[in-house]
Amino acid sequence: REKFYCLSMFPYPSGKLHMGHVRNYTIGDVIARHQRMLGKNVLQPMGWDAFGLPAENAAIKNRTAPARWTYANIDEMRGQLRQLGFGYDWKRELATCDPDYYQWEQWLFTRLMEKGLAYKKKATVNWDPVDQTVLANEQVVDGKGWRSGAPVEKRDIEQWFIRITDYAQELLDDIEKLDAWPEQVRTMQRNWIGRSEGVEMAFGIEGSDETLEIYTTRPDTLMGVTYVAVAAEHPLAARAAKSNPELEAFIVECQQGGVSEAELETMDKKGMSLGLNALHPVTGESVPVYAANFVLMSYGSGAVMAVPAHDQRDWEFAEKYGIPKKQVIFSADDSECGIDEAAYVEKGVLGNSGEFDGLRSEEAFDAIAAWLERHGKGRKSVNFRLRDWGVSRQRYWGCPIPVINRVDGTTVPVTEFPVRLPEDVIVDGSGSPLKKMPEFYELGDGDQRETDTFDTFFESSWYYARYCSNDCETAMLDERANYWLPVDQYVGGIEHAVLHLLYARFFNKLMRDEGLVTCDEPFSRLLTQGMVVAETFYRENPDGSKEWFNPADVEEREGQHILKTDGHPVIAGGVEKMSKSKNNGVDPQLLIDRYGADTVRLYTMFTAPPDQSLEWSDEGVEGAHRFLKRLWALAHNHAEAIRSAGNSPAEASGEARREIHATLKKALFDYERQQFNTVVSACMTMVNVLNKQEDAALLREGMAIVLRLLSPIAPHVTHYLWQELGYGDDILAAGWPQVDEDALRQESIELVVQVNGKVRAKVQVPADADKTMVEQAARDNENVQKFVGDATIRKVIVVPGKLVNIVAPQSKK
RNA sequence: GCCCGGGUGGCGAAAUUGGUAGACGCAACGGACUUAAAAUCCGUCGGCCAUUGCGGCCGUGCCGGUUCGAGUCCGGCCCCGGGCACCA
Repeated sequence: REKFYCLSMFPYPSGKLHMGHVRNYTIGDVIARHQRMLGKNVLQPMGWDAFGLPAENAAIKNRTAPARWTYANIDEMRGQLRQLGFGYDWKRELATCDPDYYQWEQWLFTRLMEKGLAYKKKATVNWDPVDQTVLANEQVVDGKGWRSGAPVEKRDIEQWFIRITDYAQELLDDIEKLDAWPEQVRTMQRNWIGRSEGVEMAFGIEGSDETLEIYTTRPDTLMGVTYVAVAAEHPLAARAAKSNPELEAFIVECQQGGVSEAELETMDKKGMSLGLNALHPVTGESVPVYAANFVLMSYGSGAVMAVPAHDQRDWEFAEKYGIPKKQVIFSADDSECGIDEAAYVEKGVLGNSGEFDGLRSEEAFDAIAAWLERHGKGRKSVNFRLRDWGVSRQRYWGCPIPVINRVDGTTVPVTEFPVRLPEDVIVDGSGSPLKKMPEFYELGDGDQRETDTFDTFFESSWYYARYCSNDCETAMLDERANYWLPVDQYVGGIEHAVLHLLYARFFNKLMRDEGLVTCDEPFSRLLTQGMVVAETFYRENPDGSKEWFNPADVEEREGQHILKTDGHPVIAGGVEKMSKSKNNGVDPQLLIDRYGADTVRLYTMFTAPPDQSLEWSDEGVEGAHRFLKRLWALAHNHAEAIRSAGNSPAEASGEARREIHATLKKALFDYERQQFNTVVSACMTMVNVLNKQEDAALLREGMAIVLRLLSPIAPHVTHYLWQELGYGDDILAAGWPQVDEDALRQESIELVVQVNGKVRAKVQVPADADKTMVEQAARDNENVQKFVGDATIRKVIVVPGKLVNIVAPQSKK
C-alpha cells in the first residue's frame, strides 16, 4: 500500500494536556484516520520535546530535579493522549532527553565541526547582573530580569554557531517546492531569509589607513550620504571613547537593555558623534561618524551609511542631531517629493549626484556599482537577513554540547557518545548546575568538558526522522527513514511558522549532505493550526512582577473580574495564546471525564476551521454531545430495519437521497481541503434528513455514509454503531463513501432572478432549460416586471444553474 | 518598529473562491410532553418598516474604487492576534 506519514508537532511535557494540544492532535488524528480509510499504510507517531526552560523553573519552585518532573509529566500526558483515542504507534515513542536520542545529534554536531559548519564566536546575551546569569528573552520583562527585577545588560560571550547562512539560498529556492504549504508560511520564511541585492563598499577613515565596510540596497542614494553610523561596540567607537568620557558613558549606556529585536527596534534611537570623519568613496568628502544604539555589531559589519533624505530612520536621526539632509532622488513625474516632512523613500531620478545626474534609480544602481568596482572600492553583493544559528545555551536541562575545551585553548570534538547529562542535580536558579559539577566537566590535565547545552530547537529539528528508525542502536537513521520520509502531512501551530520549521528544513539538508536521508525537504504538506486563545488575568506583585490566574478560577461579577478563591478583583490582560506563562490554559480533562473523548474531538473540529484561531468557551460542547446522542438515538430507533435492509440503493426516496448525496459531495470536498468544521456540519445535516425518513434502504445507505464520514472525528461511537447496525467488524477497513452521481440529478432547479443586481424573485425551471427559456421565465415573473417597469433592458446575464441578472437602469426623471 | 494573519447576527461560524449573505450549531424566546424539573421533540430567531398576503429599505471593521453583480478584487485607514532569532 501507498505510505502516508502523518505527524503532529510533539508537545513540550509541561504538565497536563491543554486545549491547544487537543486541537493539534485531533486534527492530526482525523487526517491519519481519513488516509487509513482511503487505504494507505499510515504512520502516526508521538513523542516528547522534553528539554527546556520550564523544567528548570519547576525544579526551583518544587525542589525536584528537572528529569523527575519531566518524566512524571510525560506519564500524565501520555495517559491523556490514550484517553482521547489517538491512533499512535506507541512503539516509536521517543523523548529528546533520552541519551539514546540525543547522542545522535551530539554525533552529528561533531561531523558539522569537522566540515567547518559549526564554529565558535562571540555573541551578545541578556545578562542579569544580580542573579549573575544569562536570561532568555522571555525572562526579560520591561527591560528587567524576571526574578531579580534588575535592569538587564548586554554581555558578549563565546558561543557555538551553525552555518545556516551557507544554506540560505537553497532554503529560499526550495520554498518553491513547498506548494502544499500555506502561502502565508512560505511568505514569512522568504521574508525571514530576506535575500537582498545591493552593493558593499569601503568608506575611508580620515587620517587613517583603515576602512569601514558597509552594505546598502540603495547605492543610487550614495551621493546623499551625510553621515556614517557604527555600533556602540565597534572598535572604532571604543578607541574614540578612550579620549572622550562623554562617549564612553554613551557606550556604557548602550550596554543597557536586552537583545531582542523587538526591544532594539522600538527603543529611542540615540547616537553620539565619534569626533572623526569617514571619507565618501566617490567624492572623498568628509562625513561625520556616529555611534548609534540601533546599529548591531553582530549584524553585517556593524556599520551603516546614512542617507537622511531617503531613509526614514536616518531622517529622524538627522533631525534629532541636526545633521544635514541632501536630496539626491527626485520623482520622475515632478510629483511632490520634498524631504521637509519625511524622507522620500521612493525610487526616481538622480540629481545632485555629479556624473550620475539624470539616471533612474535602477540605472544608477548599476552605474554606481560599476564605478566602485572600477576604482576598487566596492562591488555588487547579495546579502541575507538570515543570521547563523546560535546553538549554545548556558542552561542545565538540555543536550550537552559534545566538545572539550583543552588547556591550550583549543576545542576538540568528543569521540564517544553519549555525553550524558547528569540527572540527579539540584537547581537553585544561580546558573547551570553543570558549572558547579567538576565530576562532569573536569577531564584531567586541565581539559574541561563544555558545560553549555544545545538550543532545544536542535532536538526538535530532526525528531520526525528518528521516529522512522527509533530502535536503531548503531546509527542516527537507517534505510527505514527513506521509506517513510518525507512526512506527508505535518500539523502544528502557526507560531512555529518560521523558527522551528526553518531549522527543521535546514537540519534535513544537513542530514541529506551527511548521507542520512535522500529527500531535500522534510515536510510535503503543512497544516498550520490556529492558536487556541483565552482571556488572561493577573495581579501585580509589590515588586512589579505579575501573578497570572487561570480563567477557570475567575468569574465576572457586576462587570468586574473576581478571583473565586478570595473574592478580590483581578486585571484582565487581553486574549492571548494559551500558555503556561500566562496561566490561561483550559484543562481538557474535565471535559473528557464528563462527555468522553468523541465529544471533545467533535467539538474541537466543529467549532472553527483548523487554521483559524479559536477562542475557547465551554458553551457549544453541549451541542456536540447532543449531536452524538441524536446519532445514537437514530441508529437505535431504526436498528432492526437497518440490519435487515438490503444493500441496494433506496430508489424510492428521491429528494431525501439526493440531499444525502449532495451533502456527501460537499463533505468529501471539505475533507480534501481539510476544512473539518463543515464536514461536521454536513454530517449534522445528513442526520437531520435521516431523522425524517422511514425508508429502511435509505436509512441503511445514509447511516453507512454518516458513520464513515464521522469515523475519523468520533472514532469510538462510530466504531460501535458500525458493528451494532451489522455493517461489519471494522469501520476503518470499510472503505470511504462515494457519491452516486445519479442520485444528484434533478428535473427542475431554482434560479435566482436579479434586477440590477438585487434579488427580486426565484423561479423554477427545467434542469435542462436553455438560456432563452431561463430568460423568459425570469421576465415573466410578476415581481421582476414590477421592478423593470418600462425601463429598457440593456443586458441579461445568465449564470447557468445559478442566476439571471436583468440590467435595466431606471432613467432619471 | 519590521514581517504574517484576522475582523460577517447576542455567540462559534458558512458562503465549493466574483453570483441568493448568515448553512450547521450555541444561547435566547414560544409551544408539546411531565404533578414538576431535567432530558427530548416542534417552532421563532440580523436590524428597521409593512403584515391579511405579496413584500420593501439597510446590513459582512471604516472610507473610496473596479464590476451587470463585491464578504470575496484594488487603494487608503482603524482595531485585534501571531512571530521577531535564548518560551516552546
